[in-house]
Amino acid sequence: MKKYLEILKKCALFQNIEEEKLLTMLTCLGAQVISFDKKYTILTEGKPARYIGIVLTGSVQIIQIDYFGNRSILGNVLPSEVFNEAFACAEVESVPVTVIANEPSEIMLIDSDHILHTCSNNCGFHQQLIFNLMKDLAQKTIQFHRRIEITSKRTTREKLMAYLLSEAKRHNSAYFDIPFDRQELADYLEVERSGLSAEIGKLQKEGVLESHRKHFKLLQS
Amino acid sequence: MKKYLEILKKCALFQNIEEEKLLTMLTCLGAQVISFDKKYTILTEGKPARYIGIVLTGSVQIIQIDYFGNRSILGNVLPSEVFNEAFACAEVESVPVTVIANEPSEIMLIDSDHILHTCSNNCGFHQQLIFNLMKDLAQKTIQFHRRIEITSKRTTREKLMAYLLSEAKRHNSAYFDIPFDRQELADYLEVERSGLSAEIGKLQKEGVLESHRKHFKLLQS
DNA sequence: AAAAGTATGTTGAAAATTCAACAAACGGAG
DNA sequence: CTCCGTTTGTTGAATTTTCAACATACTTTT
Repeated sequence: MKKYLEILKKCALFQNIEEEKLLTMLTCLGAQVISFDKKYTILTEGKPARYIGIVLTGSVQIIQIDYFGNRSILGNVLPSEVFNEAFACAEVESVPVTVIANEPSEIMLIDSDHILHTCSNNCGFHQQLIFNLMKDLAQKTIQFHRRIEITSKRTTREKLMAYLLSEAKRHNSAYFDIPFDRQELADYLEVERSGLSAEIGKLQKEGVLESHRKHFKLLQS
Repeated sequence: MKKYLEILKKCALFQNIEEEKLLTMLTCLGAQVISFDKKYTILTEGKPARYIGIVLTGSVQIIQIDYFGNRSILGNVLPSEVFNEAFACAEVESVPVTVIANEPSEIMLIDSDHILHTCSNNCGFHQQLIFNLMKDLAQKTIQFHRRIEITSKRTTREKLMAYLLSEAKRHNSAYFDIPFDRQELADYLEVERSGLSAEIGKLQKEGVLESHRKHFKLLQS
């Protein structure tokens, strides 16, 4: 567990918890670490939502596949970030999403029971953990608002530009890589891949941006 | 305050808090009740996110208006339900949404500072309040997932049917009222009003549903 | 009860997206 | 380096949405 300490210290769930206590706490919580190969499924839609996940290395993708097989990508989770916490905390019967490893990844899983129901009065850090979980969930809600701001646009071009501008702002640079290939970006923006490619082509011709695969550069005009 | 007790007991924030303590607690939290006329603005986009709101009577709508003036409706909040908790808990500089009264409404506002920073160790109910807030935020995240499941559909018809089916499921009846007029439903589903009206007309002709204004009935086929 | 204002339905033309199919570019394995 | 599978770009036709404009239905006000 020790080797993940640096990552875990950055995790929103463990803010304001002393480093020495962290390892004890993880044992108390029954945290386990599992490795997944690229494209392997970490959590399957329809299964009980028992575990809170933390990405230690690699990255994972949250996807939703509807009745007709259409994929929506809800997000990308990077090291030290948390996933499935909402479903685990709400104690829903089954998760409505699938989580897959984007690349070879190490994932920490914590049984939400141990956070929500056990010894919540005994251990002082449990209170801090709950507080952190609340903060994290508030942050997640805000992320969803951002995504809705993007996907509520009506045209492919507007969605793409809203996404790229928000990424540029987030990276604090007009020059950044996105975590999606074209098909994935289309499934994130809720548009057609071919139409998306065409739109990126047009914007390049118009001198609005430069792009090569996952790399983008916004040009001021 | 007493006259709102029945509503407040149903509020997710106050679960597992004894009725007698609730009134004391509200005083301690500095809760205030304000009345708003129909269409009045309760919270304005861009302002600091200081207050957590609870609808006591009436109902409010959460809306987002983009640069070009396009409105998205993010949701409808009914008595005993909470709003703005995510922005208040995340302590963002400014809220990205506007909240307006749908009808004459009484709203309880609680300064989030009093929940997040004051006396969080002294008073035992504070811990319960934080726990409830966490549960509520988890629930909110799930609500967003549902909305994305609906708006990620590509055609007006699919969005409409996904919405109506989820409403029927929620009401446990094929027979229900929606909280939106046509324009509002269009802004919730992220489609054109005229196209939405046309689609509702078609579905009626096909015998899939019956509708008059806010009333809908799904017919099995 | 009439008038005024708002909401809903309807239409056709313009614009945009979707779909299917293929070619070109890329990246990894051997 | 070459081969092979995958990703990306491109195209044109079919479908769907958007937009503007107007008629009708419904509500509220006077």
